Amino acid sequence: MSPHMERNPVAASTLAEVAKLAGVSPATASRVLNGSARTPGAGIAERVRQAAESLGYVANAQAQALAKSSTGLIGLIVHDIADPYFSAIARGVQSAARQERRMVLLATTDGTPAGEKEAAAAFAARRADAIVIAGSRSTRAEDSAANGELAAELERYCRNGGRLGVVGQGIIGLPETEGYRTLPVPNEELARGLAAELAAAHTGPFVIVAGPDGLATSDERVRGFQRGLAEAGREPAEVLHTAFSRNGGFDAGTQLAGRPGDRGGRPCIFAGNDVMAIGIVAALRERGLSVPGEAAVAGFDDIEWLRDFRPELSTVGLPLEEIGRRVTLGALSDLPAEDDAASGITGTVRLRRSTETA
Amino acid sequence: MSPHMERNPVAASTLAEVAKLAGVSPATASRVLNGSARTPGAGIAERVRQAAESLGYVANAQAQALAKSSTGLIGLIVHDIADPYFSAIARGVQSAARQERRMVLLATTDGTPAGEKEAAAAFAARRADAIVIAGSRSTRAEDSAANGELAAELERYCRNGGRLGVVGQGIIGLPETEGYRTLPVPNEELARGLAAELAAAHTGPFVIVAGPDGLATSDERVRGFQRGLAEAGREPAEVLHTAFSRNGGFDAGTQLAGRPGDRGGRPCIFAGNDVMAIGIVAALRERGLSVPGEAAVAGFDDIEWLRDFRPELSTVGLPLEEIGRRVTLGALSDLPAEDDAASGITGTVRLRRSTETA
DNA sequence: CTGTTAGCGCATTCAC
DNA sequence: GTGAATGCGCTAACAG
Repeated sequence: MSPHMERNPVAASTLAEVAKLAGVSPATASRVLNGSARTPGAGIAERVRQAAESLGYVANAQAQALAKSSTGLIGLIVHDIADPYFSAIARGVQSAARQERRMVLLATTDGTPAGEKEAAAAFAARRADAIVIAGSRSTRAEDSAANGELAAELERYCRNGGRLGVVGQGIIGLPETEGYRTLPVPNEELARGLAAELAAAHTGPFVIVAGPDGLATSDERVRGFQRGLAEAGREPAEVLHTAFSRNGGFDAGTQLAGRPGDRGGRPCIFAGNDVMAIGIVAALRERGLSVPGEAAVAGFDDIEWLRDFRPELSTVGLPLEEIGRRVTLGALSDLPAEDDAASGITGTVRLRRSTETA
Repeated sequence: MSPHMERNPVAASTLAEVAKLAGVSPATASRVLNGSARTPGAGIAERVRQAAESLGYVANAQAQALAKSSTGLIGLIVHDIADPYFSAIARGVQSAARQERRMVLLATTDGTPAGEKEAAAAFAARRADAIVIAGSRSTRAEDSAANGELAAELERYCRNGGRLGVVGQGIIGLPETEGYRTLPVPNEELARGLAAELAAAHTGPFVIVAGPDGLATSDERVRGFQRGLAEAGREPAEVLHTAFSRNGGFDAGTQLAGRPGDRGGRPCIFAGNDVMAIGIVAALRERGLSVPGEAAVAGFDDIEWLRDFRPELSTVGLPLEEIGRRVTLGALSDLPAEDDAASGITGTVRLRRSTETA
């Protein structure tokens, strides 16, 4: 320690100091202040408590963690905390963590497996009780090396007793491991259901504005939508790949607006998520095209903040906050994943104004 | 420790194990794996690194923190992480933390000082290097006790060498303390500027839809707006207090829509923040009133996700992400707050469609 | 340049 | 019921 100790001028008081002031042993002080065993002699207990109070004693969680080998930390990995999809999930995670008397450590990754691996390593180093991964997996070839490292990191983490909860798809290359569980999100099924309903009402061509090829969540939704179309006897939709964000949607919307009009009637556009759908609508509107008048647009997620957007967005509702809660509680649970399997996440197709035909 | 140790079946390998495998002392192993001094003998270093690799060694950050008395943790306190205002700030905090090679611990409080006190205590226990408080203060009488406790908690934290950064108003009852700095947000000035511009263009009566009385941020904006009105020679606006949220705005909007119309022309409504403004517009729209046709509405914050909302919202732009970055970096900084003072946060009045007069 | 020693603050065996 | 050791995993002084 430096002779100056500028960053820690007056170290917080310790259990030992409290004990001394109270005239008891550190062990006793520990028992009355934190111990689970019944509080020692009533008089003693009070003395200790008063000593702690007067010294402004704050237990050092780091030291406790070291001694107990349990940190009370939950690591959350998201692509971008400012994205409403992730912040909604984060709220659920936070809520579950609070309920289980733990704190959440936050890491953002820009969506790359390399970033996720880094975050996972940091959480492992901090000995988080559990790690929750909310972001979509990437199956891109260029990410396969990083995916491997991520899987290795997480496998080691689990082998050392760590708990892991993942939203949606499992970690690529990570085998079934003790303490590892996935919370399935029926993206494909729901997209299929959406396609079915849309196909029944729309005659025009379908277009899918998807995220980057290899982004698992996006791919699942695309696949499901195409399947729904096929089952309705429709041709496969054209797929445009762009960023899985509002701006990605905007770019795609601009591109679509610039096309020679009306080859086959009013198009029905399915966006990989709500914020992309918003971007599409904004782009079309800017080019003078109305929704749903000249194009129908549907999204996915049913982001709460978009409720007041007009036209109201047809989408698939996902209980994001609950997803966050469930994946966290599941990871922390000692039960053999029966809970998750029994009652998976369910979503709801919600047709609204943006895809109306009249 | 229980005889089973279910939660930690195979404790992660330790530095000592790595050292033994490499045939060196723990100190040497520490130096090559983490130490800042130049790496020891090239051959030795490689041996250690290989040993670490083969054992899957992951340094225990808790133990490091204990030994170094620095945790690399930054505690962030917000009202609600799913609120776009806070999630935008959180992104900035996260970005700054990453830059400074630290992790962020997240706590949400529902906006009560009691909750903030609890979160602050948890952060203090974890020996976070810095605490960042993003939520608005409450000056309500009923919160004064909790405010006092919060101030006491934070003062002790700072006295023990902790750093504290607060967005907007200072902590009530917390005296100037080493390591404590506030990032001023000119809510009042900006609201005044907004009022000035609005007063120049609107003849109708002004109404302010504010958050709960005693919510500092809301109060500042109301005060500034009223001042701007007064300076323009206008009568004070009527003030409605409601929840500082979309639903609060919706309720107020419903109430306003139900009034006997046109006493003094088209009203101009100033909402305490953007999400309230959205709620107001939604309520008015539901009642068949158009914006800006039958009422002008302005917000505050310029939330990014509302960009595509129509009518485009007049508001005051605040660089939320930068606010998060700045308050974090400031708290971590050793400089005497010159940085903050020199270049405070600046906002921008942005008049858009929702308050157009024609 | 490397090994040895001594804590960091706490929980927890064991004796008393 | 209480106190005295011991160790959690690591870093930082000190010596060699």
